[in-house]
Amino acid sequence: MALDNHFFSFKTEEIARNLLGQYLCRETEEGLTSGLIVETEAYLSEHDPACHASSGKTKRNATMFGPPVRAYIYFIYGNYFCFNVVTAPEGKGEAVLIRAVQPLEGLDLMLQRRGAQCSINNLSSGPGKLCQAFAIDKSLDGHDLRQKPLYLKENKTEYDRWQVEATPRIGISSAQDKLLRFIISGNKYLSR
DNA sequence: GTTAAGATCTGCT
DNA sequence: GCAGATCTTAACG
Repeated sequence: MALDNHFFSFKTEEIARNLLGQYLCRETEEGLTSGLIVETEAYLSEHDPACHASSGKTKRNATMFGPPVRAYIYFIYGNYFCFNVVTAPEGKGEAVLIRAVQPLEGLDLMLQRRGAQCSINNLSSGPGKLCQAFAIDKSLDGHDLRQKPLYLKENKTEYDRWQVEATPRIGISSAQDKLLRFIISGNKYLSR
Protein backbone atom coordinates (compact mmCIF):
# COMPACT_ATOMS: atom_id res chain seq x y z
CA MET A 1 0.00 0.00 0.00
CA ALA A 2 2.38 2.66 1.20
CA LEU A 3 5.42 3.26 -0.96
CA ASP A 4 8.19 0.95 0.29
CA ASN A 5 11.93 1.12 0.67
CA HIS A 6 12.46 -0.26 -2.81
CA PHE A 7 10.71 2.76 -4.29
CA PHE A 8 13.27 5.00 -2.59
CA SER A 9 16.34 2.97 -3.56
CA PHE A 10 16.87 4.88 -6.81
CA LYS A 11 18.53 8.19 -7.66
CA THR A 12 16.66 11.28 -6.51
CA GLU A 13 15.91 12.37 -10.09
CA GLU A 14 14.34 8.99 -10.80
CA ILE A 15 12.33 9.04 -7.59
CA ALA A 16 11.02 12.50 -8.49
CA ARG A 17 9.85 11.16 -11.82
CA ASN A 18 8.39 8.00 -10.30
CA LEU A 19 6.43 9.97 -7.71
CA LEU A 20 4.29 11.37 -10.49
CA GLY A 21 0.96 9.55 -10.47
CA GLN A 22 1.28 8.30 -6.88
CA TYR A 23 -1.18 9.23 -4.17
CA LEU A 24 -0.64 11.67 -1.33
CA CYS A 25 -3.00 11.04 1.60
CA ARG A 26 -3.67 13.11 4.70
CA GLU A 27 -5.87 12.18 7.63
CA THR A 28 -7.00 14.65 10.27
CA GLU A 29 -9.87 14.83 12.77
CA GLU A 30 -11.81 16.67 10.09
CA GLY A 31 -11.49 13.83 7.61
CA LEU A 32 -9.45 12.42 4.76
CA THR A 33 -7.97 14.36 1.88
CA SER A 34 -6.04 12.80 -0.97
CA GLY A 35 -4.60 13.71 -4.32
CA LEU A 36 -2.58 12.49 -7.28
CA ILE A 37 0.94 13.89 -7.54
CA VAL A 38 1.31 15.66 -10.89
CA GLU A 39 4.37 17.91 -10.43
CA THR A 40 7.68 17.40 -8.58
CA GLU A 41 11.17 18.88 -8.43
CA ALA A 42 14.43 17.16 -7.49
CA TYR A 43 17.01 18.90 -5.28
CA LEU A 44 20.42 17.26 -5.25
CA SER A 45 23.33 17.37 -2.84
CA GLU A 46 26.03 17.70 -5.48
CA HIS A 47 26.48 20.47 -8.05
CA ASP A 48 23.14 21.97 -7.18
CA PRO A 49 23.40 25.48 -5.69
CA ALA A 50 19.60 25.79 -5.65
CA CYS A 51 19.33 23.06 -3.04
CA HIS A 52 19.02 24.12 0.59
CA ALA A 53 21.59 21.48 1.48
CA SER A 54 24.24 22.90 -0.86
CA SER A 55 25.82 25.12 1.77
CA GLY A 56 25.93 22.52 4.49
CA LYS A 57 23.72 21.36 7.29
CA THR A 58 21.84 24.01 9.27
CA LYS A 59 19.06 23.97 11.80
CA ARG A 60 16.49 24.60 9.10
CA ASN A 61 17.50 21.88 6.66
CA ALA A 62 18.59 19.24 9.20
CA THR A 63 15.65 16.99 8.26
CA MET A 64 16.96 16.84 4.71
CA PHE A 65 20.14 15.20 5.99
CA GLY A 66 18.21 12.69 8.07
CA PRO A 67 16.86 9.29 7.07
CA PRO A 68 14.81 9.01 3.83
CA VAL A 69 11.04 8.77 3.36
CA ARG A 70 10.61 11.58 5.84
CA ALA A 71 8.84 14.87 5.27
CA TYR A 72 11.04 17.96 5.01
CA ILE A 73 8.81 20.98 5.54
CA TYR A 74 9.92 24.58 5.69
CA PHE A 75 8.34 28.01 5.89
CA ILE A 76 8.86 30.44 3.04
CA TYR A 77 7.99 34.06 2.15
CA GLY A 78 6.36 34.69 5.49
CA ASN A 79 3.17 32.90 4.52
CA TYR A 80 3.61 29.48 3.05
CA PHE A 81 4.97 26.01 3.65
CA CYS A 82 6.72 23.77 1.16
CA PHE A 83 6.51 19.99 1.40
CA ASN A 84 9.44 17.77 0.39
CA VAL A 85 10.20 14.07 0.56
CA VAL A 86 13.70 13.16 1.73
CA THR A 87 15.08 10.68 -0.80
CA ALA A 88 18.75 10.00 -0.07
CA PRO A 89 20.40 7.95 2.69
CA GLU A 90 21.11 9.70 5.97
CA GLY A 91 23.79 12.37 5.71
CA LYS A 92 23.48 13.09 2.00
CA GLY A 93 20.88 15.86 1.85
CA GLU A 94 18.61 15.32 -1.14
CA ALA A 95 14.86 15.74 -1.46
CA VAL A 96 11.94 15.97 -3.85
CA LEU A 97 9.63 18.96 -3.64
CA ILE A 98 5.97 18.15 -4.24
CA ARG A 99 4.78 21.13 -6.27
CA ALA A 100 1.24 20.17 -7.25
CA VAL A 101 -1.40 17.47 -6.81
CA GLN A 102 -4.70 16.73 -8.50
CA PRO A 103 -7.38 16.72 -5.77
CA LEU A 104 -9.30 13.43 -5.39
CA GLU A 105 -10.91 12.93 -1.97
CA GLY A 106 -12.00 15.51 0.57
CA LEU A 107 -12.70 18.32 -1.86
CA ASP A 108 -15.04 20.12 0.55
CA LEU A 109 -12.43 20.07 3.27
CA MET A 110 -9.79 21.46 0.93
CA LEU A 111 -12.09 24.21 -0.27
CA GLN A 112 -12.84 25.09 3.33
CA ARG A 113 -9.13 25.27 4.23
CA ARG A 114 -8.23 27.29 1.16
CA GLY A 115 -11.17 29.72 1.25
CA ALA A 116 -14.55 29.62 -0.40
CA GLN A 117 -13.71 31.76 -3.41
CA CYS A 118 -11.21 29.14 -4.47
CA SER A 119 -12.00 27.03 -7.53
CA ILE A 120 -11.20 23.34 -7.88
CA ASN A 121 -8.27 23.76 -10.22
CA ASN A 122 -6.83 26.36 -7.88
CA LEU A 123 -6.92 24.13 -4.81
CA SER A 124 -3.52 22.50 -4.76
CA SER A 125 -1.73 23.66 -7.92
CA GLY A 126 1.40 24.96 -6.21
CA PRO A 127 3.61 24.09 -3.23
CA GLY A 128 2.12 26.62 -0.83
CA LYS A 129 -1.43 25.88 -1.94
CA LEU A 130 -1.24 22.14 -1.53
CA CYS A 131 0.16 22.53 1.97
CA GLN A 132 -2.86 24.65 2.86
CA ALA A 133 -5.32 22.24 1.25
CA PHE A 134 -3.75 19.24 3.01
CA ALA A 135 -3.18 21.04 6.34
CA ILE A 136 0.55 20.40 6.17
CA ASP A 137 2.69 22.53 8.47
CA LYS A 138 5.95 22.51 10.38
CA SER A 139 4.59 20.09 12.99
CA LEU A 140 4.85 17.33 10.35
CA ASP A 141 8.51 18.06 9.64
CA GLY A 142 10.41 14.81 10.03
CA HIS A 143 7.27 12.66 9.85
CA ASP A 144 7.69 9.18 8.35
CA LEU A 145 5.69 9.16 5.12
CA ARG A 146 4.91 5.44 5.36
CA GLN A 147 2.55 6.10 8.26
CA LYS A 148 -0.59 8.00 9.11
CA PRO A 149 -1.60 10.76 9.30
CA LEU A 150 0.37 11.77 6.20
CA TYR A 151 1.54 9.13 3.77
CA LEU A 152 2.36 8.26 0.18
CA LYS A 153 0.38 5.45 -1.41
CA GLU A 154 1.13 3.34 -4.43
CA ASN A 155 -1.02 3.80 -7.49
CA LYS A 156 -1.51 0.36 -8.98
CA THR A 157 -3.01 1.53 -12.25
CA GLU A 158 -0.71 1.91 -15.22
CA TYR A 159 0.58 5.40 -14.84
CA ASP A 160 3.18 4.83 -17.52
CA ARG A 161 0.58 5.88 -20.02
CA TRP A 162 0.94 9.43 -18.80
CA GLN A 163 3.48 11.46 -20.65
CA VAL A 164 6.17 12.86 -18.39
CA GLU A 165 8.05 16.00 -19.25
CA ALA A 166 11.25 17.41 -17.67
CA THR A 167 11.61 21.20 -17.46
CA PRO A 168 13.70 23.76 -15.55
CA ARG A 169 12.69 24.27 -11.93
CA ILE A 170 10.53 27.20 -10.89
CA GLY A 171 11.16 30.08 -8.49
CA ILE A 172 14.90 29.60 -8.07
CA SER A 173 17.68 31.97 -9.11
CA SER A 174 20.48 29.51 -9.78
CA ALA A 175 20.98 26.25 -11.65
CA GLN A 176 18.13 27.10 -14.00
CA ASP A 177 19.76 25.05 -16.74
CA LYS A 178 19.03 21.78 -14.96
CA LEU A 179 15.94 19.87 -16.06
CA LEU A 180 14.90 18.65 -12.65
CA ARG A 181 11.21 19.54 -12.63
CA PHE A 182 8.93 16.69 -13.66
CA ILE A 183 5.32 17.08 -14.71
CA ILE A 184 2.51 14.97 -16.10
CA SER A 185 2.23 16.62 -19.48
CA GLY A 186 -1.02 18.49 -20.07
CA ASN A 187 -2.48 17.87 -16.61
CA LYS A 188 -4.98 20.54 -15.54
CA TYR A 189 -3.64 20.88 -12.02
CA LEU A 190 -0.04 21.89 -12.69
CA SER A 191 1.24 25.04 -10.99
CA ARG A 192 1.74 26.56 -14.45
C1' DG B 1 21.97 42.67 17.06
C1' DT B 2 21.06 43.68 12.24
C1' DT B 3 20.11 42.76 7.55
C1' DA B 4 19.03 40.71 3.08
C1' DA B 5 16.98 37.16 0.46
C1' DG B 6 13.77 33.56 -0.36
C1' DA B 7 11.94 26.17 -3.86
C1' DT B 8 5.17 31.72 -3.18
C1' DC B 9 0.44 33.51 -3.70
C1' DT B 10 -3.01 36.89 -4.52
C1' DG B 11 -5.01 40.82 -6.39
C1' DC B 12 -4.96 44.42 -9.41
C1' DT B 13 -3.88 46.52 -14.12
C1' DG C 1 1.66 40.40 -16.68
C1' DC C 2 3.47 42.60 -12.46
C1' DA C 3 4.20 44.31 -7.82
C1' DG C 4 3.29 43.85 -2.90
C1' DA C 5 2.59 41.23 1.31
C1' DT C 6 5.00 39.10 5.02
C1' DC C 7 8.38 36.81 8.36
C1' DT C 8 11.70 33.10 9.09
C1' DT C 9 16.31 31.83 8.41
C1' DA C 10 21.11 32.36 8.08
C1' DA C 11 25.05 35.12 7.27
C1' DC C 12 27.61 38.91 8.94
C1' DG C 13 29.36 42.44 12.29
